[in-house]
Amino acid sequence: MARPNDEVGALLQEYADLVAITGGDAYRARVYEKAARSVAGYHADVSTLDAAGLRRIPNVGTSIADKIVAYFRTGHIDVVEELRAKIPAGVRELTAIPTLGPRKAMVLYDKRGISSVPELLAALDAGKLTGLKGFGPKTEENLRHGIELLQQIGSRVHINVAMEVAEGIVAELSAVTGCDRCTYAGSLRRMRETIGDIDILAASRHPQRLMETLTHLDAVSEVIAHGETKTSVRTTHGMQVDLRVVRPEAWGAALQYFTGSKPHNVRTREIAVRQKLKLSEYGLFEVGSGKLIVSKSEDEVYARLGLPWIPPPLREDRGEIEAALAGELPTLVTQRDIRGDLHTHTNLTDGVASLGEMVAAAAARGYSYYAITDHAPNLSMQRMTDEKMLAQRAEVRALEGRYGKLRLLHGTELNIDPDGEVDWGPEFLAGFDICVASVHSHFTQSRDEMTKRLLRACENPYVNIIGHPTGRLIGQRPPVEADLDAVFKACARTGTALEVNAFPDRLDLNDECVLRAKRYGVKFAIDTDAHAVAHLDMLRYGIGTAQRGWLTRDDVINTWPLRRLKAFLRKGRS
DNA sequence: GCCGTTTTCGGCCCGACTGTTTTCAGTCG
Repeated sequence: MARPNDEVGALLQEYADLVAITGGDAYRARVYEKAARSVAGYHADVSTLDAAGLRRIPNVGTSIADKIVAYFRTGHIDVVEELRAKIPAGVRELTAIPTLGPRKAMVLYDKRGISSVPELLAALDAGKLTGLKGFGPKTEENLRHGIELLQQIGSRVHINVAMEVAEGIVAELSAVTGCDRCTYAGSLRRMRETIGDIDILAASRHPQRLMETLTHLDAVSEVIAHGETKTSVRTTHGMQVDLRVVRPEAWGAALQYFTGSKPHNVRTREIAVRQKLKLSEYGLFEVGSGKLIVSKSEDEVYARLGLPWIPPPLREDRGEIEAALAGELPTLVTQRDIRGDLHTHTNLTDGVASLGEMVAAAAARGYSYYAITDHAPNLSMQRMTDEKMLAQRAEVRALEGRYGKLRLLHGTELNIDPDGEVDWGPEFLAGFDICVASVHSHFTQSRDEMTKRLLRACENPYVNIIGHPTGRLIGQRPPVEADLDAVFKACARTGTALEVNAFPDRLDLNDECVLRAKRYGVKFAIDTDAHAVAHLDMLRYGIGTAQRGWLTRDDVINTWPLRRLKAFLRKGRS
């Protein structure tokens, strides 16, 4: 079952879509959309709030608050049911097709009775769309193509996949003569966990050269749009890449605009409007005279709006504008703050590099400390034994001091069994410097069982970090069902850190849970869970997720000096 | 339907590109 906030958020979003499809007031649709996001991102459980409490959520007024109250009382919202009865679910699904929005979806349903993707495909094949207003030959072709893409690709890719493509393109474009600056923007710059398309921004007085270079790259399979300042292509991986070229003096305004998010930009533009200014990708202008005020750097643009520069991972309209206005933006944790990795493997279990190779790589990264945490015996396929573990500890101790200031911690990644027990008893556990504990099986326990299981692990005085706490694999396995708020509370109380696992297909906890857990006073460990030397570089994605969760250096135990870290790892034991 | 440095009504972000139009609507970001 989804968290009540997500449930209500999804319902409000559905209502917004249905209002848009039925040609309802566009502003009303927009308000429901905003409310959907506010509710989903709100820290408190909305099912526990009364109407007055609900109205304190931004963009929720009397009408929406009453609807939410009714939803929890009756299990449904009347107006949503009414529109659902009028518009089949398939019509809303049609709008997932690129170039097909709510208006056209409604025309298809109204005039041709089409209410699903297969029906649309059949209608196209049968030529049933000819003569329909707004549906010329080119539109038909676009629809076919859109359906194909939708079926082929699904939608988004893991952030590391997009990052590699983007960094490659940025490097190619940066080398073009006349290219002043070039960088990626959009959701990639905001470090979202998955990426739909890649936004590249460049500054140049010769945009055509850059456009031409992009369209002729080997990795480009199709040119979607090709204009004066904007070109969109699709790569051979199926990713869409949008390139915008602006004049160098507009760099700051353009970067701010193309970084988004859209809701964040709506907020900054509203602030501009209130000051009789107009903000666009070309700059910040005076409304009356049209005079350009600033545009060179993001810093300038935010400053003129009365705001400090806001780090991209915060730009989601999740309270960053309010925090910025109040001078309360967090100083986000950065990769430079990280003093060591606390969850890594070697070829003693399922890693591919030796202890010596991993430790040398850690030293090369300039870490102050580094934990080796191979799997414990209950993950039986890894064939761990007490003897092997103790032998590894001796090897670790022997390496100590070999790499200058690098201190080594000998640890393990325990399995949290279905009852919440772990591999060893207190005597053996006491010999480790650090213990990560993770769920590796029985992912589909009931919510109650899973909650108890995780709580019991937190209560174990030797468990320091809950590894990849929800067990999700992005696009493959859903997060476990558990009362996460109860887990967060227990972590804060017992001095158990939650992991922000940096592996791009995990990113677990995710940004929203990190933000929620932080409110309980939980501490975090940003770890790579590296199984190979190259995996140590995945840290950047964990950092991005932590930043999106508003974490500061103080929230993250592996930014702390070793002394402070060791005190935390004792977990109140004498 | 929400909200208030425009405060209980009247606003609500802005621009590029496409396709089907013959002056603009729809979609997207």
